[in-house]
Amino acid sequence: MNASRYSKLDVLAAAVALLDQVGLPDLTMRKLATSLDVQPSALYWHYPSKQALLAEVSNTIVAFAKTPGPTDSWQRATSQEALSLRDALLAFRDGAEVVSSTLALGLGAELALTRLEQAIGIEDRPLAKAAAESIMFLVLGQVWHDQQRMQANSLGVVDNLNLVASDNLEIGIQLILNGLSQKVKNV
Amino acid sequence: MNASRYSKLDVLAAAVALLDQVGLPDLTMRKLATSLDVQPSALYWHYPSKQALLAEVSNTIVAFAKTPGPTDSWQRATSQEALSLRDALLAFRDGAEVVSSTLALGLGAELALTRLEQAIGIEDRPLAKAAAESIMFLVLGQVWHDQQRMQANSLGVVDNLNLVASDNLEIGIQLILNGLSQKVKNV
DNA sequence: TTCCTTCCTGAACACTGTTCAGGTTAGTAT
DNA sequence: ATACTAACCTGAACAGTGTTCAGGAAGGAA
Repeated sequence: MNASRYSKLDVLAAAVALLDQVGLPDLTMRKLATSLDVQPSALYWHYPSKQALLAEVSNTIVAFAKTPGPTDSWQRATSQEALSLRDALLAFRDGAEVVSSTLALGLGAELALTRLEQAIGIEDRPLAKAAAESIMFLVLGQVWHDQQRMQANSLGVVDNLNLVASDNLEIGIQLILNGLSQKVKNV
Repeated sequence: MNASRYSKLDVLAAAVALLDQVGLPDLTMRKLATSLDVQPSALYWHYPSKQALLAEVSNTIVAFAKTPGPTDSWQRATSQEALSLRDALLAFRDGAEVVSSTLALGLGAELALTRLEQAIGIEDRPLAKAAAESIMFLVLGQVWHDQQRMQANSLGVVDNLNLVASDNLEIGIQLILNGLSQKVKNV
């Protein structure tokens, strides 16, 4: 489809596009190469490994989260930050799994953590960090669960009910924020 | 090492043992077959796929969590249930990742969820379910993170500090429980 | 002895990520 | 215009993966 040569960013963009088309399990180096009309080995000039590429895909997804506007309380700010992260994950096929795995490897996605941590306006910073981590895991787990369920449904594996499970995320966030507020008062 | 034939449970036990020796990325059907002195195809008489096998490994891990004794409050009971799940995950190499992936696929590990849900002694059952799910994701995420960091460290990838990050789990659990208690009072 | 269930062999299929020696293209400096 | 150099790619291979399938051997029951 293209006769010119590619840059690192071109490969990244192609990877993101292919992810949306085929999903993470079918995002192979060979298919990515084919989509660029290039030999698989060519990709290894741009990235040292598939994991390194996925780490940048993960960063792309996280960076997609829009920064919320000003709010009247840090609780609302944190909540909106978390929901904005959720929207970013949902905007990409298998987004939660991509970000989860690279976060587990310690390769990226720290942007999301720091944004959550900074939104939490309490003086006990270690506590804020622990809470940010908790919210992060909560969002990732819930969206991962949802996205996997979406794929299972689209493949014909039937799922009778509980379609509104996504509300559970907002409940969980609220619980943590309530717990935080209470802890701050009691000190 | 053995001249006799194997049952489904033998294969499962061998898989759990091999997981502890080599970790999840190196837990291949061929290595598992070799550890039983058997051809890889023999495994497919016992299990239809590797994922089906891993689902039972996941169930084994979750079932390893010891049930806590009686406590004076449902908050303590829930907290101990969560920490007992954490201990079970930590008792197996890559335990959190195994359970996470099979839970995402909806194949198993529901035992852990129901135990958490039942420990939460409030009348609003949907809220209890949402809280149980949140705690589940929290435990899985935190332990996954820890175990990946352990492996990275053992492989020589240096990690300067933050070794006491595991306390963050207990903090997160406390936040959710506090949030729950507060919500129940306000209704 | 016949029969049937249980468990396994051996070989293959269609993939996967990754490496490497060598080639082509483009831009820059002389 | 020529020489050089960096950027980018080819083609082929390596070692490994999950999975399938026709057929064979072991053990108990009729």
